[in-house]
Amino acid sequence: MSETVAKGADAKENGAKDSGGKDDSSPGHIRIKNRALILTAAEEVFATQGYRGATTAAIAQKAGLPKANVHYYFGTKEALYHAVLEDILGLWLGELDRITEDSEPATALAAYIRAKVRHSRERPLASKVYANEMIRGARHTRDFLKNELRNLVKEKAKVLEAWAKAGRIEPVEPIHLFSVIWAATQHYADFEVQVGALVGRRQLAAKDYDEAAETVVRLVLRGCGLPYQPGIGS
Amino acid sequence: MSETVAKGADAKENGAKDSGGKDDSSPGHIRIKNRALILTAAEEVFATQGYRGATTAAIAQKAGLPKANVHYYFGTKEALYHAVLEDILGLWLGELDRITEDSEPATALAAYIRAKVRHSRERPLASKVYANEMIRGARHTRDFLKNELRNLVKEKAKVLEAWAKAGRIEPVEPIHLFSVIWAATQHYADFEVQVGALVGRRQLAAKDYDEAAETVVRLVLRGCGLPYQPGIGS
DNA sequence: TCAAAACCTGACCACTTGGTCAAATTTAAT
DNA sequence: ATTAAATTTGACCAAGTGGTCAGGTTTTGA
Repeated sequence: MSETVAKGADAKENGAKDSGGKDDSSPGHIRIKNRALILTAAEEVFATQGYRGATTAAIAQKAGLPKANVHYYFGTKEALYHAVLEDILGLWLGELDRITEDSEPATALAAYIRAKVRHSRERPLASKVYANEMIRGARHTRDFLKNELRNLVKEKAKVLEAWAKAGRIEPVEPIHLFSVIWAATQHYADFEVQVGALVGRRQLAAKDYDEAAETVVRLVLRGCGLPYQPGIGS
Repeated sequence: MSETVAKGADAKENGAKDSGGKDDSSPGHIRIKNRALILTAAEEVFATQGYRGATTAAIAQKAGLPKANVHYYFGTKEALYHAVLEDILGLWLGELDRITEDSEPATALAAYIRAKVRHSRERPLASKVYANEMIRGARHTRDFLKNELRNLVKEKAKVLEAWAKAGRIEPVEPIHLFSVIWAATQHYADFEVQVGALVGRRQLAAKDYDEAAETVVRLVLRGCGLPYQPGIGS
């Protein structure tokens, strides 16, 4: 935000997730590698310690770099947090593509739910950072919620209404349907320890996620007046 | 935990919620009043700032007391956090009483869900503190999860199985059914701002909570193979 | 009335935290 | 080879942070 931030922390974008594999010589490869290292470490520390509990020192240590290096690339802790969130918001919107007017309601909804559960299993830290951000009032995410997310939901609401008008599902309140789906699926990331305690395992097993997905798919399909059969949409 | 904690912070229990109304003269009324003040303030600060982000100074200010006073009554920040959680865990277990073998499945489940939604509306801060605690790994709540909560769920699982055996509902995975119910209902407290952004209101209205409850009740009842009609269990 | 117990609180402290910076080292491009 | 740009990092700092404590005031019970 101020001009004191990161001497050269712009341009070139980072791409973040994949480390490509090849170029260890192209210009900017150091920046890309280190930013990715820091972002990964930051996601974990923010997820498990909360925003305020995450220290730049802890992030630096987890990334295997000196603290000053973290500030070199991201300037402030807040900017780093922002970058982590940015990464996560991308994931958020992706999977909704399956819900289109001409797809089969039951399989589209089931596939979406399964994708969300898989996501909870594979990237629980991302889900936790996001949950934390919401709980604390979405101070860094207001715009995303009011624009991107809201518009996307409005769009998908139209799909649900079209389905309903065509008699392909019973009418449902779209916002609440999505809320329930998100809540239920993300629960298996955010409340992992609670579910773990209930099933009597420290870590959830593949079986648990499968059963979770089945249960959610069943409730949602039936809730929309659709027939449910195990495994649909997988 | 250590012996340095709160010089006289034991005995007499606090009762917390109600301020009775009458006795401004009975012994210990100061302790009761101030502990309640601090607990309320602490719940809000822990909910909105997270554990680490909550400062004893902020809690003291919100309670209208000097910081040293907070330490006088609760010793350490951790002990205070513990006390706040204790208060909240009580709420957690209460409402499940409705689920008994000889109650009517549809109305019992519906009433439970409605109670949870009401709870999300009336005490969102409690829900947020709890969610935060889960996300961060339930370090202060492990025992509760593995004992009280797990046993209660096991008990209620038997009820669901009995219902199923008697043909009163379709068989369901109890842990996942409860997980979905909890996730969906608490979502309206924890992710309040997200739902708010989607419905286009800063604060959720009565209508929103009602629709939310209807939606969840509908999905859950149908998911259990039960007929749903608006307003059931309210 | 009076002493013991409970309560109050400003001042203080050791430690942590995010952030800075200047001096080095490495990389990139000519 | 040379030099400008990018990167690295130990040392440092000001602003908090949780927690303590001594010396006070108020409540309580006999």
